Amino acid sequence: MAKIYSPKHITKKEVVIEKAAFLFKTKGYSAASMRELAVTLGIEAPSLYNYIGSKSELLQTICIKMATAFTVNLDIVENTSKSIVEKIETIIRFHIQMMMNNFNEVFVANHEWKHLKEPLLSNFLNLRRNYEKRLMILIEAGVEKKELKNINPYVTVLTILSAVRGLEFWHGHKKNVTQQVLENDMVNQLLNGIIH
Amino acid sequence: MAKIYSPKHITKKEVVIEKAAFLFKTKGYSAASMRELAVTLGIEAPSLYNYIGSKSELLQTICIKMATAFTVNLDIVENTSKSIVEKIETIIRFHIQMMMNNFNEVFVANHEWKHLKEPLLSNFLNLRRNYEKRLMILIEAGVEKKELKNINPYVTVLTILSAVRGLEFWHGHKKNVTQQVLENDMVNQLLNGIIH
DNA sequence: TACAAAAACTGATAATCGTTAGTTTTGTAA
DNA sequence: TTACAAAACTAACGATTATCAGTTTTTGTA
Repeated sequence: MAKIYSPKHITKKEVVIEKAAFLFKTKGYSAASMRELAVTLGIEAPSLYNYIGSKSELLQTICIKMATAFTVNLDIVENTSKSIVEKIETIIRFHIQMMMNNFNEVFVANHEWKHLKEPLLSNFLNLRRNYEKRLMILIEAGVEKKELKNINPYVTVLTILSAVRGLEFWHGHKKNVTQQVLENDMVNQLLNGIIH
Repeated sequence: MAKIYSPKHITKKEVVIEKAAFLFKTKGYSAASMRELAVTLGIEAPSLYNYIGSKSELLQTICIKMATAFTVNLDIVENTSKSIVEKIETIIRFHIQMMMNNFNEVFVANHEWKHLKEPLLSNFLNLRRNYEKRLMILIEAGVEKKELKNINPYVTVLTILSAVRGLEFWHGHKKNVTQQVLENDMVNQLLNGIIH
């Protein structure tokens, strides 16, 4: 009879979620079994249900948590008095840091959201769509203020988000480049291409 | 008792693979069932095994086919007398076109390869690693010939591949931009950032 | 028209899955 | 020490899965 190890300031439920994020990332949501998750926690599968409601609840928690984190950050950035370019830089850096510090959960939200059940699936997709739309509005404002070249907002947002998401691959090759170098290089490359 | 519809010049096995690629893309490999695949073909699940060996064989076929396609293209491009920049442009355009014309299979190879079984998993990952390495060598040659800025080959390859992969998202938003515009914009943005 | 091969079927099996129910153990506070 | 709640356990259920074995139907050709 093992017991879940948990630092004092972290709920045991949060420990379960963290381990679940790692497992979902590694094997994919569908291929990850509750029995396997239990093993990583040193308990039996049914014991999990002392902490959580269901497997799909785990996925929901992870996806909504990540979507909310990005949205909240955007709320904050929008309400600062920075220039458009500075705002975009801040957002890009936030994405990169989330990718570094919450890799498993970001990965799961990016790849496994399709296994969400309604109505949470629609909920999640709405959050994403709104987020992208607000980024596009930001780009458009930058173009109007002549801070940015006359670029297509949609393609620009697509490129930025794709490039940042590409850091997934970097995660396995940390040897080649340091995090700081990569972060600065990427910010520069993405911004220099669009600044007026 | 339905029968699989198949144009004359296409093997029925190929029809099965195409439908499987769509299903694997839509639901993910693990969540996609052979019974569901059979339904899209209008037959019963066990009848599938008249054409294929196993579910995992389907995934193997798709992944190796895509990896081979990209490798073969690189073989050809490397043996032309084009400039480095032209070679890179050709490769980028090939990626974009594959993304457009073989979306389901490219998507599956990009997202579901982790469900490959050994030794095919190692096989596939080796193909990918070698491909990326050869791209990096191309970039390095471009830097040496002063065709390209003094850029980090690893970061550059990462950015290019990530940006192209981002076309996944575009697939759902075709209305906003035409394919030609997107292809040209993306090629320009990716190349202008690195050309000397 | 007869026959062989191709392609479908029905039925079944063993494995695995998420989850429930009920029970026992552990930890804590009085 | 006692009592209660939290947290673990065992056993099992119903559903689903990939796939096999054996049979029937369809198809193409001689």
